Amino acid sequence: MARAGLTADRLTQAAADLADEVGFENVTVSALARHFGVKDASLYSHIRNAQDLRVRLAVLALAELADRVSEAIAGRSGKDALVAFANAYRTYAREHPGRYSATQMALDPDIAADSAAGKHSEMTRALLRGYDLWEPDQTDAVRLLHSTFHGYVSLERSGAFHSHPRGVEASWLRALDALDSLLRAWPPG
Amino acid sequence: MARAGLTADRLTQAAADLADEVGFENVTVSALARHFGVKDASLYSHIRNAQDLRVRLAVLALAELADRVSEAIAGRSGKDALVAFANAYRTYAREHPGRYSATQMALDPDIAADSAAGKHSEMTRALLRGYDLWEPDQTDAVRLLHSTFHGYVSLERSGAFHSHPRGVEASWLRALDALDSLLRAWPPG
DNA sequence: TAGGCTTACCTAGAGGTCCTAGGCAAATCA
DNA sequence: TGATTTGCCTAGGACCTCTAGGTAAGCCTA
Repeated sequence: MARAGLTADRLTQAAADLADEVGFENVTVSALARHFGVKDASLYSHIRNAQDLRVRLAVLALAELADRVSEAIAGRSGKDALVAFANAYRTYAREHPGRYSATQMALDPDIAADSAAGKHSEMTRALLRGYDLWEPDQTDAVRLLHSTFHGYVSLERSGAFHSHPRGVEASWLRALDALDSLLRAWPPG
Repeated sequence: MARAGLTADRLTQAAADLADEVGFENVTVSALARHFGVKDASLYSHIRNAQDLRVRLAVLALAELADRVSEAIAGRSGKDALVAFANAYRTYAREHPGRYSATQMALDPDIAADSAAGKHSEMTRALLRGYDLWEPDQTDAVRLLHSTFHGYVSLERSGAFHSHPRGVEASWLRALDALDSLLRAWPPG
């Protein structure tokens, strides 16, 4: 019998694609095994368990997202960078709903440290260099921006904005305007 | 054999408590049946299926959260109301993590309309009466506030803020300052 | 190129969750 | 008190997770 040539990385990649197709919560070991035409038990040579698979998926997605954002803000600053960052973030979430869900998993602190999670706040911090903010305001602003981006795409996806006719796209652009003006006039402590 | 006296409402209440204990994703029909000392199959006289149970839980949590917020902002306006709203929201999410997770489910539009989901944006809109905002800025601001609140508690819970020593509480208060000043100086379209 | 070693994938099977069909008995009502 | 409703039951199928132990494919070395 020919071998399927499984590796942890190939499984993680396939799981990511599967997540985007059927939703993160529907990524199962069985479904993944079916995709490769092997038995469920065969996967357990490559991954520890189902949770391990999901964590690998989360780490993959965090790295991909960090790359996208990093590319988007390269060579930009100020509002230009803010908009590029935010759009890259939102676009990734829309194009890869399953992968994006994965990024919201609570990871073990040491796994999170190894992953690209840290790179995200670094990049947000880099973004803020175009504004006149210093610690601890900078950290507060990083948290506020991150929260708003995540909250927006999360609520947009859950349908929370569909109850009102105002276009979600237009609201998003105005939100970015608002954040830009907030960063330029950050209230004194 | 004495009956357990199950009803859809009692099941939903118990499911909500269970969610807060073990996490929303671990609320299963089996676990709920165990809690009442009955067989799994018995629950299907009261709920259609597992998904139906989760939707009921979401509707319950949305209503509870709306009540909390509504009580918090009663008789307040401006920044006072903003802070009360935000703290009620965050406190509910921290005290009832499982219930809060439930509120983030994507609901059918008609179920969402029946539920307290609409009350949330109404309340946010009421909040904004203390500021000088008119349509469509008002809707944009409602979405921004909602996003930020949700994003903040969501990220706080996933541990995304733990990598930095700056206190999460202090950042939160500063975020509210920032939002207040943003609403008072909303950039013109 | 034949032997041995590593390892990819297998079968078998236990335990859990979801859900349906059909049955009995408790509660309620006439 | 007899009839109806309904709450909870048993039985069982489908799917998912994961372990133990086995077979054979592919690689390394002599």
